[in-house]
Amino acid sequence: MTDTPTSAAPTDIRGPRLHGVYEALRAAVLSGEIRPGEGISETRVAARYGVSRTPVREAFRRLADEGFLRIVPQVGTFVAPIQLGAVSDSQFIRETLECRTVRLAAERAEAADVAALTRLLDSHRAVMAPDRHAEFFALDEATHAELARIAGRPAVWDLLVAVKAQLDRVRFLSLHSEGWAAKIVGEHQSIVDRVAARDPDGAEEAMRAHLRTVFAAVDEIARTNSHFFET
Amino acid sequence: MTDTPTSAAPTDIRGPRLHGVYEALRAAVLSGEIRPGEGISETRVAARYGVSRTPVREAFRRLADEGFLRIVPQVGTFVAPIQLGAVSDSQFIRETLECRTVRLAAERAEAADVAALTRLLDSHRAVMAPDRHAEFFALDEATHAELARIAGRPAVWDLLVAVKAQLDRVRFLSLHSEGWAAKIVGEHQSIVDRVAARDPDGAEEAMRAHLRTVFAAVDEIARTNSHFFET
DNA sequence: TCGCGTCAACTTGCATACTAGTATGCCATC
DNA sequence: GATGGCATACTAGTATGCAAGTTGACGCGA
Repeated sequence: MTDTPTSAAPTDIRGPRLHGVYEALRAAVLSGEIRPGEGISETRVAARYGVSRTPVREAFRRLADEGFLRIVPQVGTFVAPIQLGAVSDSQFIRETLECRTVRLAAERAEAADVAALTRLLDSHRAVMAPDRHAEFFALDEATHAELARIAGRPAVWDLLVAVKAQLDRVRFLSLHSEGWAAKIVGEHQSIVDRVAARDPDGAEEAMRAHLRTVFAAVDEIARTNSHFFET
Repeated sequence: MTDTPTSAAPTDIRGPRLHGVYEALRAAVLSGEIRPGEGISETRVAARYGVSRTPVREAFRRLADEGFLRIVPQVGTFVAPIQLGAVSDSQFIRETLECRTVRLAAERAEAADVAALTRLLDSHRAVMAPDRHAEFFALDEATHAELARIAGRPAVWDLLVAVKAQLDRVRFLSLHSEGWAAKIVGEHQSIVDRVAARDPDGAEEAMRAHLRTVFAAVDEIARTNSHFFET
């Protein structure tokens, strides 16, 4: 009680109830199952998941901090509208940080790192079918995470995961067209090629082009779903 | 912008009990009043502030999410050690984002913006006395926030406020030497000069030099207080 | 003296009861 | 019929009691 907290236990091994409710709600908001503006209530959610209000409250608070919910005291809790300003800021922050980390990755990559990236690309190509969308998404993320790891800055990707949240809400509004997967994988290939060639300038440029592709898609989806948004 | 220099939470108009406990604990941890490794308990804190465990719990959870506390179920809650890795990552993220925003600021600054920066510098010079440390600190933050605003990316500073948290804990471990304030203001002056001259390259270089000064001080404090840290 | 088992005193996680404030719909009144 | 006021049914904020788990000290036995 008085001295060091024994060991470096991860911060987040709380009870399974809280975790379950949090994950379920986060997925529901992210996937659009619960739509922006819709009201939810601690009592109803607690009843639905068969738990008490306490873990639900903590999940609500956390989701509110992440920008997914908006808690209005004595009134209710609502799914936050997607804020276009936040989307733009997310894009700016992501581009700034990932262009820098991919430069570092290109400078520091060793043979094993390039091999790992190549493996990820192969796996990515294997799940390009439309019915494996979730796997494709996960491998997309994994590739970016691996680049951050190679750069020696894995925490940067951890931060980006949080920052990207509003971006991902937009993504889920619409699945992408037929050639989308191939385009993404092709751009990833370009990035990996430049990293493998120890070419920081080229790697940064490839990353920037890749992100601009992603951002353009986000903007297009935003335009066609403006009712979910808030300036 | 006249709001508290900390806490970038968007919509957070919760009850005063939670807010009060949260602010008090955050200040206590940041200032080192409660030291890393020290154990606190919901019950004791609740009794001390005359509230029930519920608002204390929520404050604890929030502080744990920010990296200030470490909650170990069924064991206790402890002030998290300052993680050197997190400090390094904070520095990397801060340098990357602020160098980019200051470039933008230099490209976009108008006369009124330069005037605002100059006013901040004047105020800053007025509080260089050692007994006005808190005001000096606040104006330091305000200057960086203003640069982000001029760049059109105020949200970037909001993010940095959260990211910087671990850095600020280090800062509070030790007040700085006599010439410190003058050095900081001088470096701010250089940045503002380059922004006023619409010189993005010069502004970025001045910002980089400034941050390196700050980071070197952090590293030095870290070395002389290693018992509070964790690799 | 050292080792081990037991237990008491703590901790947080969860459930539930109560408080206070707000939105809403019904009803009486004009 | 339109309108204003009030009762009611919600909401989140808070307090508190109970459960499950860990820690560490104490005492017993070898």
